[in-house]
Amino acid sequence: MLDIKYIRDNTERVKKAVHQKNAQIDIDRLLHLDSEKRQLQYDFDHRRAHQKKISKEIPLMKKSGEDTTNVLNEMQTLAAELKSISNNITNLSETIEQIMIGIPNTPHPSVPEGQSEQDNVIDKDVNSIPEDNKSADYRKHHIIAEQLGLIDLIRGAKITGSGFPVYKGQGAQLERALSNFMLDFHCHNHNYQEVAVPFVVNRKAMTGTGQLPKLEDDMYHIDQDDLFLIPTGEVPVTNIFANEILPYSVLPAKFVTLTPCFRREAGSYGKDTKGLQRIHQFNKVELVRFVQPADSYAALEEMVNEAETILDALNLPYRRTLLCAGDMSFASAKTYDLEVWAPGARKFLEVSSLSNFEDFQARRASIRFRDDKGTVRFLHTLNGSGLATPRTFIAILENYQNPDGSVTVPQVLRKYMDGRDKITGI
RNA sequence: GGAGAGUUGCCGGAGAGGUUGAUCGGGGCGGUCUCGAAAACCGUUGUGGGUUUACGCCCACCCAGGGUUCGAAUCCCUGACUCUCCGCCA
Repeated sequence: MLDIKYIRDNTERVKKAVHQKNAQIDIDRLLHLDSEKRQLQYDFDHRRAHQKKISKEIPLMKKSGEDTTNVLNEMQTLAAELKSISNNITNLSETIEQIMIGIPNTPHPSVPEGQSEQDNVIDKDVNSIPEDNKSADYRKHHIIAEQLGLIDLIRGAKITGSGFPVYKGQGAQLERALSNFMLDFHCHNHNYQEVAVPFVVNRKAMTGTGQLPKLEDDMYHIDQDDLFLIPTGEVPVTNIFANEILPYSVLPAKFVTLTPCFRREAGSYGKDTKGLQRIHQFNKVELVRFVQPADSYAALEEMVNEAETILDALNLPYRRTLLCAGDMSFASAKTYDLEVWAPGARKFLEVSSLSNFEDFQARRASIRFRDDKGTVRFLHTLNGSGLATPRTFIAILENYQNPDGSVTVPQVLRKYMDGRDKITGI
């Protein structure tokens, strides 16, 4: 959510941002409703002040034996008027609120302009793809996984539907090793506190982080309770502090969590359907930070590095892109993506997306803090994957595959796999 | 699932229709005292909106949303959450 005052004072900039993020919002109408509401509020406040004053005099009048019939009649009228005004205000507020929660965040000035993925800027190439890695001999992950019996897509589909994989044996072990490795890594090396959170959240939480109202169709919904399966750990973790004013001393707060993520992927049927590339349920380690406004951009760079060190530790080739305005999520002010190289698929796969939301989520979820002067302010929130497991899993299978059909286990994962150095199947 | 109790400011806890934004205690902050500290004493201590150059003034908020009333933290209805007991399941 943006500050309505900010919208009043920076109307053109907001309109531009709305346009950049491909949203359809009538800002002029919003401003009109807002001024209408303030006028009504002003009117209400004055009449209400009068009502309170007289109401206090009434008992005194009664005590001194005065006739209060006329006053009471007048007050009755006034009460009715107040009620009507306040109803109008409530209606207007609801309309305004509805428009407000549909306005996307404004991109940071350092974010490149652009409409889509094509306009993202590649700003770092790491472990650039080795020549031999480009060879056509590399097999795709689902071939490897099938041969070694690591995943079972058919049976997953039988249980639930397509896009719900079953991991088996050493595959399940590798998946769990990855999760545990990443979780431990961020806790030990980057000072995050691990949290385990609900995987089902309410509408309020979803709105707080900005998934709602825009992405309702992309989420699994439990009608009976009006609850949603989380599409990312960001939602429950960011909402941990909803409606709170945090003391200065708790910032920066840094949390890491491992959660499953549920995504309907509406509208992307037929895209990346082979294997684990695009699935409806997957595990992801998520980093979340709550920081003072002045620190948020430094924090974003730090988090990107933290996510990168996972890829470095796994010794996988990857690149970093800076998303253009049009490709960023609704709530983000600036986003970096990390993409790992998959030599079998012969393309880069997104394994992490790291964003600074500035005070956009904090406003929606009302997360504030007391600054060093004691003033209550909205804080800044950030989050990023560190990392999503399926595509990391893919990258490991494809990059670490051996001619004999086995897959070497990356050094750092071995202690999580009973010391095993090779995946050889059942 | 059944029965009951509760939700007030940073915390504890009053308050039961009329200057109550809220008694009191604790904590925090500032001060007096002290070489310093403790104790004691004095003062202060919410959030949001509107208005003002400013001091200030006005409005809203006592879990949330409705209702009754000239007037509600206080009465009524609905919902959420917490706790206790019973049942059921892990």
